[in-house]
Amino acid sequence: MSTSTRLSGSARAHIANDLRLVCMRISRRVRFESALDAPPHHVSVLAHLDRGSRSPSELAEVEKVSAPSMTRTVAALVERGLAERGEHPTDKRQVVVSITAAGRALLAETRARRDAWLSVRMDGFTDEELEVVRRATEILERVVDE
Amino acid sequence: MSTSTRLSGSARAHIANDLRLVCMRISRRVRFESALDAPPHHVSVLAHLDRGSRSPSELAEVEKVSAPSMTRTVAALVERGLAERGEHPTDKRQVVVSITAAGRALLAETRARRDAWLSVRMDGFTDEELEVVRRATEILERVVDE
DNA sequence: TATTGTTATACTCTATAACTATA
DNA sequence: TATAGTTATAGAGTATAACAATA
Repeated sequence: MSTSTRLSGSARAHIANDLRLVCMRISRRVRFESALDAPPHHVSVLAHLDRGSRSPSELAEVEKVSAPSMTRTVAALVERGLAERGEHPTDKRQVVVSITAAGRALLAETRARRDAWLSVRMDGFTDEELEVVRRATEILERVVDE
Repeated sequence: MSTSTRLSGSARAHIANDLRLVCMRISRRVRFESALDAPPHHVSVLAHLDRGSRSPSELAEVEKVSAPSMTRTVAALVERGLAERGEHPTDKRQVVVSITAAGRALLAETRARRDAWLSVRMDGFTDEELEVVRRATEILERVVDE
């Protein structure tokens, strides 16, 4: 990687293809191995709420589901005590959804289980391999954050 | 990365966590952005059939769904002309499910769309970034192939 | 009697459309 | 009139249990 010429389009496409496949395979395996009593989309919403309170609309937008679906999901989370609903300070139409301590606990447990599978497999990595993976992760985070 | 001491367990766990998250997010985005008129599990079954004919039981086993669910999925694929049902040569209880030309075409189209999304986003990568991602992909392939 | 596959039934998640309340 | 959220209703996917046909 010391030249200034860019890799060809087909070489880049090939790397993209391999990357996509390996990401999908890892994702599938992780979901498989770590099934908990909370469905995936509940955990996903809790993860968003863990970074700060959100309105149902915002959650629906970021999760790419309809508003009624998010209403249902939020209701289920509140029912289980994993989240709570509050009033918006100025706009009475809006609802502010926040994560509870129980929600954070479930999130931690879920993450621990999901991490377990991958961590065990990454335990044999050398520091160099870990560094490559860490840097790749940073790069890919930029891609999905776009 | 020039010392000989291994990174701490928590540092490794943190990298594993970030990696898992970004893989799941990429996987999700790819599926979302490349949504075709065939649901994900249909495409997945077609991908298996593309490697050879299978019985409904075998498909249910490999897809980790119940037999009735696979009956339904196969029925939908046959209905759309993407797969066809045949007789087993010796065992009349069994059904042999095969992919059709239309099924292969849909599979090719789906794969092309999935690649397209990620390829476009990786188009702005420098060669160095691409190399990091390529090496990380190799490492991760070893992980899922275990 | 065991196995392969289907049908019956119910539950969950999702979406669109219609409705309520606030702005 | 527009926006935030809910409720009503319907569609798709899944599972367990019961059944039919074949081995």
